[in-house]
Amino acid sequence: MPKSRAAATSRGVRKIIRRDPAAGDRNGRSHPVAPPQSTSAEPSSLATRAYLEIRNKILKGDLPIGMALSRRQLAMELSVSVPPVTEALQQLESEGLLESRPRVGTRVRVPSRQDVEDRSLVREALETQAARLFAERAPAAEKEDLRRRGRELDRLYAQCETGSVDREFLFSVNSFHLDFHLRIADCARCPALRHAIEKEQVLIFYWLYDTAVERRNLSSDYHARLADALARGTPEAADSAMRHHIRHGLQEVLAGLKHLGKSAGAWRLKKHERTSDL
Amino acid sequence: MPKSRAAATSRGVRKIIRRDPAAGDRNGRSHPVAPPQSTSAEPSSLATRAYLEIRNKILKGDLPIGMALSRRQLAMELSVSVPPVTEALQQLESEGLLESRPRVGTRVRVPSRQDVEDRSLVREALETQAARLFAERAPAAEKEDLRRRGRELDRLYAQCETGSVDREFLFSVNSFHLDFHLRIADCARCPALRHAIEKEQVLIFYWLYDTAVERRNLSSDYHARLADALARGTPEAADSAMRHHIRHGLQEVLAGLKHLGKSAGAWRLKKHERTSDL
DNA sequence: ACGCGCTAACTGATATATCAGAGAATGGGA
DNA sequence: TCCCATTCTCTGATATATCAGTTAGCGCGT
Repeated sequence: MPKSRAAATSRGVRKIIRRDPAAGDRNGRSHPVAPPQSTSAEPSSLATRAYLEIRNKILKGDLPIGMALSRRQLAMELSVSVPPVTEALQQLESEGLLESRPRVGTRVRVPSRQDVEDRSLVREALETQAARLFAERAPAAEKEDLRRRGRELDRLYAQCETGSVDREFLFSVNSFHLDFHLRIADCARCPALRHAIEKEQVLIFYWLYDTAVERRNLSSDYHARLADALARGTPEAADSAMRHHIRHGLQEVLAGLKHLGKSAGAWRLKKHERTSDL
Repeated sequence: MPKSRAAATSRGVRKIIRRDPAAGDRNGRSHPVAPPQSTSAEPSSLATRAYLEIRNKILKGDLPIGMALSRRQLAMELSVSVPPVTEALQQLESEGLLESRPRVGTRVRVPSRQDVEDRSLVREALETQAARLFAERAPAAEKEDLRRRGRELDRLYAQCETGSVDREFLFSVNSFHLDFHLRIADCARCPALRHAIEKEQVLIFYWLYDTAVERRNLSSDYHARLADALARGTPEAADSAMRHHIRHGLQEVLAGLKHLGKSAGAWRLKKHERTSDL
């Protein structure tokens, strides 16, 4: 197992292990470093895997909002080395899920009110454009499909309010919600727009919905009406409907965010609360 | 010089050079790698410097459109090691200026017609939002300042058409153009939106303007009229004016892109490259 | 007792070394 | 002459080691 070496990160045993250059180095290959990797999914580099795993942990709430992260610790947990973790954290930071200070550390981003309002405006920009294109380009079948998804989504939210607050179920509803909005961008036939919506800013809102906003008082046809407007209206009408939808969502997030305490200090963890669970 | 080892990447001379740990290594410091660096700007890590330098090379046209890049070569030219260059290239790729394939290489992105259209739609989304916020939030003094900048910009473009096609001058005009648009986002008081406009997609257009579009047949008040609409109109009017402005710019870029020959092969020297249209 | 400065440990940042795959050049065979 | 396989050298990807800075913890002086 290659991990046996990586596990020995203790400082005292800094002995320099070097192969003798004159040893039986005929045609090299004395590094049995990474033979396993039977995942065999071709687009999954180690960095990509690390990125997805860490992102899921954040979205699921396993890593709470002010949580400090360590590249080395994450590398050990994910059974990879530091560089892939570094790349993953950089990407997550560029997406706004993490924040870091040069020589201090990296932690799950604690958003300020200004952050949330700004990002909502970016989301408004991107999703109103998607709404325009959807109204303009999507064929009738896809429009009808979106309306069906909207009704299904409202049904799921209503189910959430009846009391079954299962954590896993909430996560799945949230994923369905995210899919609903991404579906609009998909049908807009603009991959760059879809990518921007998924990656840059909007992800945070669905994360905040799940993390900060607890109760939702949505009308029973909240998303169905949006879908109707997108499916039947002009591009301008779709833009307007999406704009109102997002501004309403912003108010909800801001209201839920007030409850978030000021427990956001601590870039580095105290000596005792190390090796926390995750 | 530690670079002497990096230069000798030949396979036969795989001699392992190791410092003797017991040698006169009192208090270490045998790495005279990057001592100069008199820039002294504190937020400039090596990766950031590399990012800025490479980006400028691309924007200035020093690295033409299909140009293949090598991490090691860039590291040598910039007098840094490979990891900072890697980080810089990843960021530039995420911004769309570069493209890479897993084990083949990295090169300056050659945009397809579909790419350009998609990105223009993203740009439209972000900048129309900035226009709305500008009309809504910017104080009168800033609005007047923008109108002045618009007139100045038109003057510079007119000067470009008189024949003085100095490369450096074109670059400066382009920078002024970029500043003009970023100024709108600044006055919109939304840092996230400003950041998105600067980083994600829009940069490419100003790059294409300089690289692909040679002649500009702009009316003499092209940007002045845009500034007037933003300064005096309602948010909706500002949105509309910006939308038309950007769509016109897209047509220009597409027209200029047609002249770009199929000289965009060769990751290293390859033949099967799609670039089906444009 | 309280505040200030010192020490140690942990962090990210950077450098270096090694690995594995992809492509082009080249040489041999049909 | 042309095609195919071998080889060689390039690339990015990953791993490991070392550097430099920040901060928490703690002792000492006032």
